[in-house]
Amino acid sequence: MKNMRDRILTVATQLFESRGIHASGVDTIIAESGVAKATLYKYFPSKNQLIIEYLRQKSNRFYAWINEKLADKKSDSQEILFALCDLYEQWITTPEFNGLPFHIGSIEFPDPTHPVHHYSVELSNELQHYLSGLAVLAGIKDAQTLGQQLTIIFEGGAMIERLSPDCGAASRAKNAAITLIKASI
Amino acid sequence: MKNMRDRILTVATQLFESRGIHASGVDTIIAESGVAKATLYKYFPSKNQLIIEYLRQKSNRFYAWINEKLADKKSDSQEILFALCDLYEQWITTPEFNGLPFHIGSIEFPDPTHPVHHYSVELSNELQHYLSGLAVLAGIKDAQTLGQQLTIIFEGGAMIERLSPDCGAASRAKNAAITLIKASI
DNA sequence: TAACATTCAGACAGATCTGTTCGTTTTGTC
DNA sequence: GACAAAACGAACAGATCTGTCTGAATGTTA
Repeated sequence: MKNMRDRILTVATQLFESRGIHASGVDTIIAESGVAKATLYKYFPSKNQLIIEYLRQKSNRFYAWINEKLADKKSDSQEILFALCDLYEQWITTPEFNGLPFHIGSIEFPDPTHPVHHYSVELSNELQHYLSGLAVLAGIKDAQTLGQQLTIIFEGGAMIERLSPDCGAASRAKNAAITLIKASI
Repeated sequence: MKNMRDRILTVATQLFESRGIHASGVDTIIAESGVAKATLYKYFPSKNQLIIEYLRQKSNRFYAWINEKLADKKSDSQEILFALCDLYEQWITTPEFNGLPFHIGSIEFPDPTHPVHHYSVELSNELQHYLSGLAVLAGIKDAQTLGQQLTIIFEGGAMIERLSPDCGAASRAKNAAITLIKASI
């Protein structure tokens, strides 16, 4: 069969998010994906690299999805921020949503010098820069502040929506974000 | 020596927060606290119970601290919410702050039926009820909504402040909370 | 069919994990 | 000083962890 790498990464993603990273052993990953251990270590030189690829793929897919959805709104002013809030709510209420991957990475590997932790922090900063960039596009005066505040709300909302699904966190986070955007115009 | 239980719990707390829960083995905990393994298992029948005690103690200390600080403001109206925001900022910028324990518990044990995950969710709900209760005291109309929104901001801010210390998340989270409180009066 | 690369199953190393058990030694109290 | 409770060190069980290696089976291409 082909696409061994993709198959391994897909299975690893499911296991990492349903059982946790430390709790998902390499033996379990190869058993679930029907792949020999040597094959896994051919495509991913270590489990750390596999984890980092998991984080990277999830991040890439998020930005691909949201950039596509926002493509036609790039020129409008504040419109883009309100569209963002709607997309955010969609994103975290999707049944496939299992929390923010870089939250898992940073908490399961708390040592700041660990490559998984380091990359997780990078991804959180990237989200913040992305949101700040949208705030700049929208003509917000203090775009850095609003960008970070949106990050705080989005990450917090994602956390709580995962802890207690369908408790209203997604919609209330969206509304909080809208309130903040309006207040900073 | 005395207070074996406290000593074990203190060491476990430090290890859980600096290395993670799964990465902190029982052998490491007893070695760092200078205690025999049988002694640990006398006071904590399992590692799960030790983890739950860690979560409980951290939570108790937080509410003890914040209730004491808010004691004299319990009768005022919105004043109590603004005082809360200040205390929140203090709490997460303290050098001893290492993220919210129930975030660690819920992410390292993603299975909802696992006792550690279950108790972590309980603690997050407890925070939400506590904040909603303060909103009720402050005479907020939709206190449930504001309570959950403050929870979202506080948890998100705590997460980001831990990921990137001194990046301004604490103060911006506080300001976002203040904006939301004023908007819901 | 011949040649080549890939993947396979499984053993192996060496370390670690939670939890139990067992004599021995320390500690606190009268 | 005697006695009981507590804590000690250390071994043990049985499972799991990451990563390496080997020879056999499979797949692809000419």
